[in-house]
Amino acid sequence: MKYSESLKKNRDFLTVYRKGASFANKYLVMYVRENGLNKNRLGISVSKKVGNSVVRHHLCRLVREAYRLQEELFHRGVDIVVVARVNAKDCTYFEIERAIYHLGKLHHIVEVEKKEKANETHNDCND
RNA sequence: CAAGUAAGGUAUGUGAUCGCGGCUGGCAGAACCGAAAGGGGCCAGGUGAGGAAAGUCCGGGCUCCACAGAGCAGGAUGCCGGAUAACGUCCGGCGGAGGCGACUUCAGGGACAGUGCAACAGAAAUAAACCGCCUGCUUUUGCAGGUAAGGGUGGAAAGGCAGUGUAAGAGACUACCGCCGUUCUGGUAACAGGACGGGUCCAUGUAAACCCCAUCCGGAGCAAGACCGAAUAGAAAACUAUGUGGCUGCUCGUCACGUUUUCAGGUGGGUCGCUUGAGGCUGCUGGCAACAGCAGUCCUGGAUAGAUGAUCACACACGACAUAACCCGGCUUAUCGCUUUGCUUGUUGU
RNA sequence: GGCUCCAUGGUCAAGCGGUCAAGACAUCGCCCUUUCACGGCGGUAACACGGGUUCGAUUCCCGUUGGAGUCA
Repeated sequence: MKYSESLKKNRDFLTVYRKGASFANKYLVMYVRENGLNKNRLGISVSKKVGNSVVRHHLCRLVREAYRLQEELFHRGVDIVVVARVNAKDCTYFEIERAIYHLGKLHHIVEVEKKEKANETHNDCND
């Protein structure tokens, strides 16, 4: 990932939980806090209640992949923590991707025009 | 062909694009982060989870601590022989139980070394006479004695069954079976078979109750441990301003604060431990087998918030259970299916 | 990743292998009260699951499942 690295320390997670803003939908919860750096830091948390190691690891990968492919759309300089909820354990990649985009829109950290433009260019790329 | 039984094998595949962790080679040896150690760039190649990686139930390697030797305590194991680094594992036997059979299954030492427990029911539970049967006395009926064949209770009531015998009975006596002892034969042994003797003589079960006997076990665990080392607590030495603050309003005095170096210490962090090993595969030899020996050949994850994913296409059986965290040998548990071989029983055909 | 421990009504909990598994709070009915509360009487309700040892298991043994604690 070009503009991002992962959030590692428990202290950082706690800071984001305590001082950041949160939005949630059916599958995910997203905490966001500005970090003052020139890059984003992404933390993913999946509770043991969601499933066994295979399920949890798979969800973690789906979230990371969804973020990676939409990385260009996000604003720089925020800490993001994504928490997976129990409902998310049977999700496909596209459901996760849509959920992340939706939450990013709620936080106003996603460039909406760019996304639509990207879709248009994707449609027009045959030219 | 059907039903069964035992032992194994395998664990979606192929292609394209994007992405991740090690490794090797090449190019840079710059920028950047960091006090340092160290990390870090680009390109190419190759590589990257399981049969249970799980549970952590056993055993071992490895590391540190302790240790003259021995014992106690505590724990584990428990038919016999073998395998193994070791084991509670495995293999082959023996005995009991189950199955027509192939085969399965068993914590399978000791109950006269001692102690404990055995509710309820039952006359009686480790100790014997309630009913019954028989004899005598009395003869309304009960009393005294004999008796464990029958009744009922219970998980368990003086070995079973048949006969002799008797007042009624009783291993009191006899045959067969069981049990105990001695002995012979076979077997390394558990044990099996036979012969002779004991009438079974103080009673049952429980040792996954305490216990006895035999064998084994020092403790902790890679967050072990080793090294490098900001910070911060500390020790010593040197230096400087004669500075700041307190005693005190001023002077003197005195106390605290400063900088550098060295030492000690070892936190955040980093490096090692870390993967070539009781290793896999093939063949030969020994062994019924577990396994062992020899020869050839192969190198196959090493992360540190933690790498195998996503999308598209095709195929079919439509994909279960499940993700290494120091490493091995087992056990247990979860699991969609597919498949191989041996054997048993039944039916049909030749 | 290693180690240690626990599981009994809705909740908190006692329980030598043996008769109907104590209690307390909760709630269901009745009584008391003008009514509510307090109080009194009675009821419902449980041994996490699967095997084994034993005549008999909540208890003993083994294995699962779930839940805690601890080591940086």
